[in-house]
Amino acid sequence: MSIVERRLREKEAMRTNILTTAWQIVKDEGWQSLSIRKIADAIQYSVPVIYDYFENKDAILLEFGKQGFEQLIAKLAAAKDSTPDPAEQLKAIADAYWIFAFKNKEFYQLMWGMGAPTCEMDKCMPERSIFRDLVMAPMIEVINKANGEDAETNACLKYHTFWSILHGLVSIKMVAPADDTEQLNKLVLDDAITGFIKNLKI
Amino acid sequence: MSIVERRLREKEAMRTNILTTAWQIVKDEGWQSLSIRKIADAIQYSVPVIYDYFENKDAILLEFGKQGFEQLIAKLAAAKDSTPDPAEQLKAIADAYWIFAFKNKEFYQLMWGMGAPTCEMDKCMPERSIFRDLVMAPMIEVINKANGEDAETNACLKYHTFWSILHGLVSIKMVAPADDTEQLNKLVLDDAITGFIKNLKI
DNA sequence: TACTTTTGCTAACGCTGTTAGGGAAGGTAA
DNA sequence: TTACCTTCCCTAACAGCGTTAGCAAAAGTA
Repeated sequence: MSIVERRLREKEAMRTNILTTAWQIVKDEGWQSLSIRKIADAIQYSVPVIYDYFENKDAILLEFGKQGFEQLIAKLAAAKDSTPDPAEQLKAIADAYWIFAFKNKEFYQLMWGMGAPTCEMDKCMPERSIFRDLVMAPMIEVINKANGEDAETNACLKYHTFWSILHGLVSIKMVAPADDTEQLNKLVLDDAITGFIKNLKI
Repeated sequence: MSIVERRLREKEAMRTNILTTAWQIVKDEGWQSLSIRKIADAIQYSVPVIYDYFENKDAILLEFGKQGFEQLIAKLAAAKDSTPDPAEQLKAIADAYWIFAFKNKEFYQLMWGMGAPTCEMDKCMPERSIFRDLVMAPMIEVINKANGEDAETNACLKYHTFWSILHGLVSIKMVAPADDTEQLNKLVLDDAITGFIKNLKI
């Protein structure tokens, strides 16, 4: 049955060909100008061929979204594992998030609906609990170390604040990037997060 | 010359007719499905007529953007004026921002590029200094009251944090609205902002 | 009444996502 | 080798989008 194997291999190759070609277009020209026809043109096939491998354009975007979330979560998890101290873990996660966002602008914009593409990213978002587990545990620990009581309710509030500081800072820098130096922006993140962590301990 | 007056009046009437019709479409179906043809259809004129009143579709979006920013700034300024205490001013501004965002989802999404529309909102954003002045002054006061020194550099950092908390919380709730009650979300904002203000005073 | 401006239309161009239908090629069985 | 069937991949179209050229009718002016 080596002939069906070859076929499967070719199908898989075409799929990744479509994806890498699409990715190249996005990196060169942005999400806005990614079109089925452009992909077809670049891979030197006619348009309907794309639809043999993806149900529609959204399916392609969702595929990228999935990849983006996977990579982000991997980075965050690695950052968390880089230190045993819970406060340092939170700082490390924040830094990793920041770095990911600007090293992978295209991913970030797609994942949070900031670029052009109109597509319900919910469909490729990982379980909310994954993000929760990453941040919630060290946060509870920090709070508990400070006042020795059960801190879950408080941590639930702080959890949202943590992500909003991160996402908010990134968003603002992405929308209006020009006015400050790279240096200053990193300072803002550091200040905000260390301020946040300090506040947890009170 | 009452005849040219009537003409000016009619031109103005048509312009607002286009805008209110477009706004209705947006409220009913979202930014995604606002199209020149749909507007033309609704006002019962042919498509090119729209272009006698607006240079292109972006010009219509920019008009809405301008309106949105004006309304937002008015709300924030009113909130600031509602109390003389600088710490309370910050809290009031944050609350007003929050309320505006969810009472005017369409505006907010357009202004910060969260909906579909692809259009450079920079072109209708007010001077950055307007936002700065609203928040920076009370912030410096709060910091100064606490430690009596010059606080401008510090306030510059905190300024970004303030907006990122706000924008971040709003964004996250808009992307993933369903999982918590209205009540809890307001709690998160309160906690984050009071935590932030408390941190200023240290 | 004759001329000019304004108004608003039809029809098109080039782009988008998506799909129907057919021809050619590849693989299978007699 | 011939007959058949599946798979592949194309052309051509549909319906929608923003935008514009060009023309006919209406409105205003002399």
